[in-house]
Amino acid sequence: MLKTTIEPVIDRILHVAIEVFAEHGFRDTTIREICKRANVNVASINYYFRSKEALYTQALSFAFHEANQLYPQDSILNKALPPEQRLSLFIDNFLHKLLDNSHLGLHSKLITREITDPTNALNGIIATAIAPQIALLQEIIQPILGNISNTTIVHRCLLSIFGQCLLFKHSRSIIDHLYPELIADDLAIKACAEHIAQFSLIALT
Amino acid sequence: MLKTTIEPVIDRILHVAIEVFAEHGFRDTTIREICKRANVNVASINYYFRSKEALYTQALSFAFHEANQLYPQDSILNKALPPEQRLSLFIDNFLHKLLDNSHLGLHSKLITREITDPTNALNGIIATAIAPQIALLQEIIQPILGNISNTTIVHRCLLSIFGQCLLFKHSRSIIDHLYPELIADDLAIKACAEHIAQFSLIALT
DNA sequence: TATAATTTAAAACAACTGTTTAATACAATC
DNA sequence: GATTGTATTAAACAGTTGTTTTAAATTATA
Repeated sequence: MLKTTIEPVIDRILHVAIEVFAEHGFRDTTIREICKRANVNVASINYYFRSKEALYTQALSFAFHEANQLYPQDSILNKALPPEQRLSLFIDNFLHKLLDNSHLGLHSKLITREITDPTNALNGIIATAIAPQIALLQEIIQPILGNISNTTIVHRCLLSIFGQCLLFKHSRSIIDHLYPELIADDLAIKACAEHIAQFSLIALT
Repeated sequence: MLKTTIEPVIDRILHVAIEVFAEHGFRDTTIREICKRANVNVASINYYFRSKEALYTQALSFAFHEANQLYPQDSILNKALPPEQRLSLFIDNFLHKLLDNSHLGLHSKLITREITDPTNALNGIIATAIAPQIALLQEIIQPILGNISNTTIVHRCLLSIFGQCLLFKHSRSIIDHLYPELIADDLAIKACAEHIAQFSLIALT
């Protein structure tokens, strides 16, 4: 039979799975839809992956692996830079990751779904993907806050920044509806990141 | 047959529907689950409401009606108050609405689901429930911003505030996991609202 | 090439979905 | 009390779901 690509079957299934799971969520995704798009038989899912749930978990880690490669955070990790600049870089990187329109955008959509409507995979996601990002931002804003000891305040400030960024993902349907021009292109997104950085920086100091 | 309440059947179905739709979302909710909890026959849904979708739409507006009664915004609407105070009141009211643990909490869960995973009902929701709230907040922060003419900046500031609030709802799974004490009780929520108000107020002026 | 292991395929399975039917029970009206 | 309209029920319907089976095709190994 004619295959559209020479990509190995397992990889093809994983890529398609990310796509479909991101579009419809775990529960509303049918393995038949995945198989149709991947051009494989329904039985392949249970043959190569144990079950639909196992495929989902593997698709998640696969997506993470891809995202980390395509959106490196090298400059952000550079402790020699002033924290204000690192904050700007972090927000810009984070926002672009969230609003990516390419295949990578599916990755963040996948996580967002997992956050708002958790499955058994959530704990793993928090440990491997979310907690490290929070820790990184905390490391950045700590010196800006003047190394205060009250961790609760630090946490609230962390969430203030993450909240401003994540809104664009979680409430995208509303923004697309009411203010579509705000995230129309790369430049607009960059301006939003700039705004969040300034907004937060003023409040933090 | 013994009925647990004297509540009319239609109201009973609507209340249960809000509950179940909030828990599982529209697509993952089965009418059999609703009927079991409401103690009615499966056919009742299609008898009283035209379809599952019609029930969902009606459940949404029913929930809104309830929420508006239980969380009045009278003081916030008072234009005689200084905008800074109105901002604090708005955020406190909004956050408590979002994090309500009682039956009302289901109402916001229902909207949150609709936002992150829209159905055909979304446009109606935006028009009747979301847009008015955004307009109200805009009216409040406009004088704080000094009546600037650049609407894009105003919009970004609006989203900065909404983002900080909505994170507690959208990413509750993570907060419950990492910082459960932040929203442990009413007092903690009030402190969070206070933080968001202060954080935003500093940045706006 | 013969044999074994792996991969693909179509079909069936059993459970569940929203919806409809057709019969019964109930209530109100005359 | 008979008749009408409403309410409730159990059962069936047609479609979809994740998963399994059984057999055929392909590939690797000897």
